[in-house]
Amino acid sequence: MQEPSAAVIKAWGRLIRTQRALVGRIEAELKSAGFPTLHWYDVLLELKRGPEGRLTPREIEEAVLFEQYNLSRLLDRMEAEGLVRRIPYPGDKRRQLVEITQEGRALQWRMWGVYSAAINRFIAAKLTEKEAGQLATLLLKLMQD
Amino acid sequence: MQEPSAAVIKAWGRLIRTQRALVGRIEAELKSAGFPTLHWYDVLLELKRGPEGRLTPREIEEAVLFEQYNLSRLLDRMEAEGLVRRIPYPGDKRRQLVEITQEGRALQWRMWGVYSAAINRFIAAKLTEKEAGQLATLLLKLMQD
DNA sequence: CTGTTTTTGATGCAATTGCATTGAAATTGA
DNA sequence: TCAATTTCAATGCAATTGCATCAAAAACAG
Repeated sequence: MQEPSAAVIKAWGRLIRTQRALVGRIEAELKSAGFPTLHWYDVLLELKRGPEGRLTPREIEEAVLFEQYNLSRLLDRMEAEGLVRRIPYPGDKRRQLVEITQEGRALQWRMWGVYSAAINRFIAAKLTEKEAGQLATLLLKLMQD
Repeated sequence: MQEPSAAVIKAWGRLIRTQRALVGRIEAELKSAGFPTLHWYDVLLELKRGPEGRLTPREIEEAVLFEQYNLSRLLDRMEAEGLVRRIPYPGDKRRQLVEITQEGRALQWRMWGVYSAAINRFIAAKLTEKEAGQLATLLLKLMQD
């Protein structure tokens, strides 16, 4: 079995470290503005994008790549805060639809104010448009399959 | 305040998702081989690279970007498993040196067998050498400051 | 059909992480 | 010098995550 090349190892190491550093910085901003974590934001955003603000837990899971049991409990907490609502899935009693509430939409919007500023500061300021495009392309290749 | 560009938002989203997907896949391999998580590996590797296999907790923290209190307890667990050993730091009683043991080195080595295969499969197979280099360069820019 | 398998979501319990704070030792600065 | 500040690591307690499993409903196979 062949060792991965130095270039690959370096890229992987940087991917891990960069993500940790950036998530740390961004979440610090959100937290100091009194907001919940990016996980909450991710769910709210996916729901907002979904048809009528609704998705099944499985769909959310696939979009945000959380574990099923973690999402289940995250939704419990979000529902308790009035950000989402679970409603029956027509024609399949196993499933459910999670629907974002007005409060949920409002929170997503307020968080975006802080989040987008952080993205500007920590990401946009470090890359040209072209570089951002290249980065997205390279990362897409890594995701494949 | 200006919204981040679509290219930047896309790159950031992919960075998060790609990292989650890859860490998930790689940790699944480690786990199914009976090994601990990448956090353990990261600490072992940093220590192994350090002078005489020793670093202070602060140095580890800076290298791997863990929270101080998490590292403190991770070291507890690793010490309990005989993978590292805490020894006094000469000339400063606040600090300590964490030293990797033979067992720790052996575990790092065995994990590398599985880890490197996973890196090959999930990363090296998806990028050319040139692309890996580009990715590393772009990520470095994001880390700056 | 009807028994088996798969899919979906929840949950008990253990392990880990996050938050806030502490205590001890070193460093700083008047 | 010595009081105030900073650095370093640990820890009590709450929140979250991971693991294993479950129950219910749907899909499948003979």
